[in-house]
Amino acid sequence: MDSINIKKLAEALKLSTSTISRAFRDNSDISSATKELILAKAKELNYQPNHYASNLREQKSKTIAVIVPELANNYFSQAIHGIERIARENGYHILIYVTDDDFKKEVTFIRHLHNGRADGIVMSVSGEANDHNYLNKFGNKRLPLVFFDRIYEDIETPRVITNDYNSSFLGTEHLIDQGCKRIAYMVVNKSLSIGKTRMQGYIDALEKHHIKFDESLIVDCSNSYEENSVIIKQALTDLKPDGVFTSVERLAFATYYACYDLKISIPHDLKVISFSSLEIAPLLNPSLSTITQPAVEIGEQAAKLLFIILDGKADKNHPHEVVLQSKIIQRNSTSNQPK
Amino acid sequence: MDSINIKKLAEALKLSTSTISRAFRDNSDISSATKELILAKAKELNYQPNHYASNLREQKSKTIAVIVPELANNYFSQAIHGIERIARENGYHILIYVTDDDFKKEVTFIRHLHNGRADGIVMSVSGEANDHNYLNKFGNKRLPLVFFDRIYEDIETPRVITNDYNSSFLGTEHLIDQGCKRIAYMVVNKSLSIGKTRMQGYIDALEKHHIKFDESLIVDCSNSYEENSVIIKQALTDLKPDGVFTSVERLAFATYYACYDLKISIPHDLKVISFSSLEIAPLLNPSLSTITQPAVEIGEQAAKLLFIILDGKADKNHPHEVVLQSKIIQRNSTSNQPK
DNA sequence: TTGTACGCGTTATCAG
DNA sequence: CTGATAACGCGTACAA
Repeated sequence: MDSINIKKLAEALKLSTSTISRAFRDNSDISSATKELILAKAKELNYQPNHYASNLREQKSKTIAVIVPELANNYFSQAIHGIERIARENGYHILIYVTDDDFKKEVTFIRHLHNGRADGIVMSVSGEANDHNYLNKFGNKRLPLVFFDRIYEDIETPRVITNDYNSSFLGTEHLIDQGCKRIAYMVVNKSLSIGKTRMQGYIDALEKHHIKFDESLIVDCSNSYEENSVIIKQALTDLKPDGVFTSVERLAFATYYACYDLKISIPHDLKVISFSSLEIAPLLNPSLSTITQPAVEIGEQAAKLLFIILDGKADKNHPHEVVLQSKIIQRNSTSNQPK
Repeated sequence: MDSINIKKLAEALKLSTSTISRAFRDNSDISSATKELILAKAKELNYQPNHYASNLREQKSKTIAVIVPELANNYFSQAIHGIERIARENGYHILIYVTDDDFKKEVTFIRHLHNGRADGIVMSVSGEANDHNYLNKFGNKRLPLVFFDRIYEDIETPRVITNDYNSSFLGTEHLIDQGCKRIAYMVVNKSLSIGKTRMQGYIDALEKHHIKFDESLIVDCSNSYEENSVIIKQALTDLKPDGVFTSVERLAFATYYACYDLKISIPHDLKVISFSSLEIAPLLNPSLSTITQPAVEIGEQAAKLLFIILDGKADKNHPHEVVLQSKIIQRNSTSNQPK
């Protein structure tokens, strides 16, 4: 038998297991001499307190779960990075779950996580169109949960969002300022809370500038690359917009591809602006005007909010909302200067 | 007391805990009637076997750890996605650790993981220049480990890599075919195994075409965006290359930015090709020629390799190497047609 | 088919 | 300051 545990270490040192245990915990009384002795021997024998035993004992896992709709999106990668950093600073580890925008997976993940595997959850949701009530079924056993970016408005839990309404209002206004009259709005799922908020900013900006809102200019896209390609080409051909506002970066890319194919010139024939955290937006052809969310910071804030709950400094049902500011960055895709 | 456990569920059903336990395991004998009864009640009371208790008992965590140098890189995001998918199919969860290319963090993560928290590790390494022997210090207690992409050649463990030598040979040859005579090679860390392999392909391609290898054309970059900007501008100005081969996409972006600033026209004055898994490479200005690795598949293969070990179908020290093929995709950044 | 009892590796409590 | 002991929640021999 080659595995090491507290008992064997105790035997090796002629000490009790309690003493060993104490050497690894900061709070307990122990002479610094024996402590060093123990830690030295532990290192030699490659001993570490077993995580599962400790956590069974302490009823906590020092782990937080992160659930995101997708990974192939700069925004979520950056957000996860932020979460990871804060988690590590707090001695926590992170489990990653990708729903691929599948609500059923989300429910499965969340349910599963309630077996003690994680102490809390940071999530960007995938199923606004569905019944979120599953989150309330856990009663007061529900794990601490923090939403970021994509949230369920009807679930009371802390959240980190950006000023989406205002951003899309300003983004739309920017297109109008650049001379656009027919602005299409591309969205993946109208019913997503984030889709709705962003859309409202678009609608209100149109109204302010006395442009009649035309529902047909709302283009509802899917999650499939191929489908979107078809949908967008169709929309550009049929609707003949002179401006496009896309609610996620993926749709801006699809619009670019469509324009290449259809020989539509950006920004001459069509101006494009998008929500996007893409760091290389300036390198696109043409460079893409963006509304950029502070993705890393959003992740950090979400993690911090979760730790406030985990540290018992706030009730987990107490709604707490952090609103961060996005930046609108004008680039060539919305320029009205001849190039 | 509101928490549910096996004992309370047993009481509620007037059954023993072992019977409950059996209902949740496929192998044990139990009448399907009682099993259904138990599962129904469990659902009602929101009971799930505690993960930590189970795993303490069974001495395994059903968790694999994924260690990557960075997250803000399409390649790693995609690879993680692949790993996640395979893990989920096998009923495993994944823990994510980001080293930020810091070798010390890598060592800390690996050490820590040997406390039972994970059953295996999938890693792309961060410290080729350092002493990797720490991986051998665990003796036969070392966790099953699979490298992907960035590996330590001196550590015997399964690995998934791409045909880097050949790819960079072909990439370099492509630049030569397009008329380049002075090809700079940009690398983040010369000593990284992956950097060395890729560099050798570059060198051999030059030789084949009777171009003298000039060491000063090897540009050693850093991980800092600002530093790279300076280094690359300097290199472009001093060395006046007519072609650039970058070993990671980040450096291609930096080169693009530098060229914008220096008014160097790509591809007219300078042709650029890069290793990159960026899906929107065609959208860049100009579209970027790439050597694209099958990132998702690499992740999947790495995970599969790990599961082969975890399932006991292979000895963990048995070296097993999977080599996947990258694709070289020519776009405008290496075009020699007048645009 | 079901129940009893022990142990997985820790840590908190209490006694010394 | 250190040691003995019980308990965390579960799964499996073994017994019934």
